[in-house]
Amino acid sequence: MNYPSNPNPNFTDFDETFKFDDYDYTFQMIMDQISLEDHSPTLSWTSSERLVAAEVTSPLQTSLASSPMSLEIGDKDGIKKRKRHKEDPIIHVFKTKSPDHSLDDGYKWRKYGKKPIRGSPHPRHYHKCSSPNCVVKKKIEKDTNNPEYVLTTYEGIHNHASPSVIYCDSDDFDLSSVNTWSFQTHTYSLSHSAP
DNA sequence: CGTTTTTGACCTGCGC
DNA sequence: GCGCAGGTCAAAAACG
Repeated sequence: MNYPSNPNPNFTDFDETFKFDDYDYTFQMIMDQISLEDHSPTLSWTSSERLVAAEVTSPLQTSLASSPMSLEIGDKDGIKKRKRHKEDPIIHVFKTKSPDHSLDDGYKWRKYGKKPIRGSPHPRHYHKCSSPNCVVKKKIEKDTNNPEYVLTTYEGIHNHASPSVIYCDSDDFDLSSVNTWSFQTHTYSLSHSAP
């Protein structure tokens, strides 16, 4: 997989499929969706789940993320689309090349479990946000196809600011408005491909 | 000594 | 109903 060295990479840099949680993530498909539909970053994949696409850059060579505006349900030939429901968990996936195998996201996490995953030599680690009344969870596991990379799955939205956030250009994660946010030494950016 | 991690047990959903 | 896999709980241990 070729990761963009450009500090503000574009989706066009991706043409890659990888497997995670039994879902195929196809970045070329993201491209298709974005160019065909009013710039809203949507991602479809080959199972009855949903996810989104966005992108991340950081000094740690973080290179991928996701976040939903609308959902693609079903297989490639029978895709149904619906708006994201309020109660749907928001899921972000980051693929990170990091020396300590964790994505430093500025939040404080408490580990609550570890499980071996079928078909993967690497266990999955479960974490909850340490902030009181915040129910955000994250899962961390190594990419089976590329063990030097780590896949971090976030579920939910924090009900509080990151202890380390120093800048964010919007209060929510509406991808039509959020483009970058920063904390500590990291800058994260979501980029949309041009129509 | 308070907080976090570890780890086996338990729970739940799904396919057969 | 049963077994499996993934997710969570919670007591004990480790850590700072």
